[in-house]
Amino acid sequence: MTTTSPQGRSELLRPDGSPVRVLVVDDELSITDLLSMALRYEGWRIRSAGDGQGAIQTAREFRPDAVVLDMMLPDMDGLTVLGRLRRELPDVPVLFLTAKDAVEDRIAGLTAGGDDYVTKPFSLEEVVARLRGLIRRSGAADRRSDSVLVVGDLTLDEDSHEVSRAGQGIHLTATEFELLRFLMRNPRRVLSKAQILDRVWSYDFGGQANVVELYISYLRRKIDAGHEPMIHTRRGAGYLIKPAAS
Amino acid sequence: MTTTSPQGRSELLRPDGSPVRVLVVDDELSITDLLSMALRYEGWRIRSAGDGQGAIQTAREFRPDAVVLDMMLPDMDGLTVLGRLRRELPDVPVLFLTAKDAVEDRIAGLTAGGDDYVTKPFSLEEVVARLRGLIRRSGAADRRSDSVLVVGDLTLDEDSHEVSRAGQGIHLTATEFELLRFLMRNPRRVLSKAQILDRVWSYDFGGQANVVELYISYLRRKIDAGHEPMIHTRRGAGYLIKPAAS
DNA sequence: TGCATTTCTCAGGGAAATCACAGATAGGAG
DNA sequence: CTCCTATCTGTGATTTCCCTGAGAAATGCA
Repeated sequence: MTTTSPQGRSELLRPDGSPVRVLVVDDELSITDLLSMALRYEGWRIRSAGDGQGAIQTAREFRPDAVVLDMMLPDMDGLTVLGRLRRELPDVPVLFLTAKDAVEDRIAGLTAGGDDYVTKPFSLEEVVARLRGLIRRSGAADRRSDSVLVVGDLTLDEDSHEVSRAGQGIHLTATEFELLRFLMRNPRRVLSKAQILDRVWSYDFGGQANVVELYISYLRRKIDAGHEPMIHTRRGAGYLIKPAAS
Repeated sequence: MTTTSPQGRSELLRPDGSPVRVLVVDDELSITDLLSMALRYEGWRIRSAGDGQGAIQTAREFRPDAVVLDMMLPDMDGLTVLGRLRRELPDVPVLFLTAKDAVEDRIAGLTAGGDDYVTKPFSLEEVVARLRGLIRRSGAADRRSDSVLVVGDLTLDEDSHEVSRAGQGIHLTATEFELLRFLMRNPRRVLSKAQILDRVWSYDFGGQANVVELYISYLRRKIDAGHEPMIHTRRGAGYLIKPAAS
């Protein structure tokens, strides 16, 4: 089920109304911390584990609705962990974390059962979006929840990656798409450049902070051109998106 | 009965609305795991067994609507298992898994009764498609569910393997056909190259990921040539198919 | 066996996306 | 009004991703 909180954020809930539970497994503490924080912010209940052994144990008693699993663990192979997890929780969807250069290697079969993966270094938006997709499709959350974000006459479909304003289709690049998704998931809320950088760009991004300005500029050309602007600058604070009407 | 979920995936259900039940029998754990995962994603209820003995027992109490049966089991011959299965469940359709070099005659005789087979290594699309066909024809699912996929003016018949666009017949090779089927079973949804590789190519495929690009290229020549394109690239995300109109 | 078809690898070319840099522009304080 | 600073955006370098031709290898079929 999808509810809308007073702040306008929509939360994914389980059919009985309780929060979604997610288990995060990674041996790097900085990663589990980063992910736990971001996923808690989504309103989800989070547990984390640093190795395969702990993952199995925690899964057994925590019974998560989804698992984020690093394929590179100190004590056992990712596939072994996966196998044991499946024995405990046959239907739980798994989001794999994998090194970029390992993709060719043995991702084979990983996405076959409806699972998914992201490569390190990832952006938090990407992880959150894919987790939401997995949970939605697994049926742990209400299936009727859909994948379309709407703000005013602007719509963004997370499945088809289609964006349109006033019925007019708009082509966005991957980064533009993620930025707009982040804005639209937080309508009427000012997002600082630092927040945007942290969510939309990879955690190891080392570039100039003004990429955010640049991409806001790109978005405006595509979204706001010829319309009442929806993307607004709050000088010294950040950016926000809101319906043109108000 | 065939229902269409909000995401556009169609599910095969039994006449009373309950999910279809499938029993998977194979002694290799990696195979039962892979199949269980993929078939659960189809919305079916899955049980698995690792030998003939377990297969019979599970069949007795699970009463599946279809069985996936490896012909090479540790404890007894495939034909023996089949015989005992038939005693328990006279009408259940069986999908045989067999090594490529297995005696064709023997299998040919078996499939005369409406059963079917695939050779190892198989692709998941193939297994799913054949199972759907068996279940549909057995009457466990509503018979009115048909086997023709339609997206815009493009049609694909899963039974006859005929494909046509705007009434014009198109010849596709086996791989092209499976790729197009996978796309058409997920219209308007972006499918990553990894997903495509995992579903359409055999589970032991160890080659370059750019076969997907290559086959997309082949498909475009045959499907989109001289028409408004239906196959679209989402750079950095994957591919999707949708009606030309929108 | 020999031919035709299909599948796949490899590599070059090209287009698109990302980003740094820097000059232009606009908001706001005084 | 002027200056300072934050923000915007044009240009182009670099990288990444995708497409496709050519041919090798595998497969199927007569």
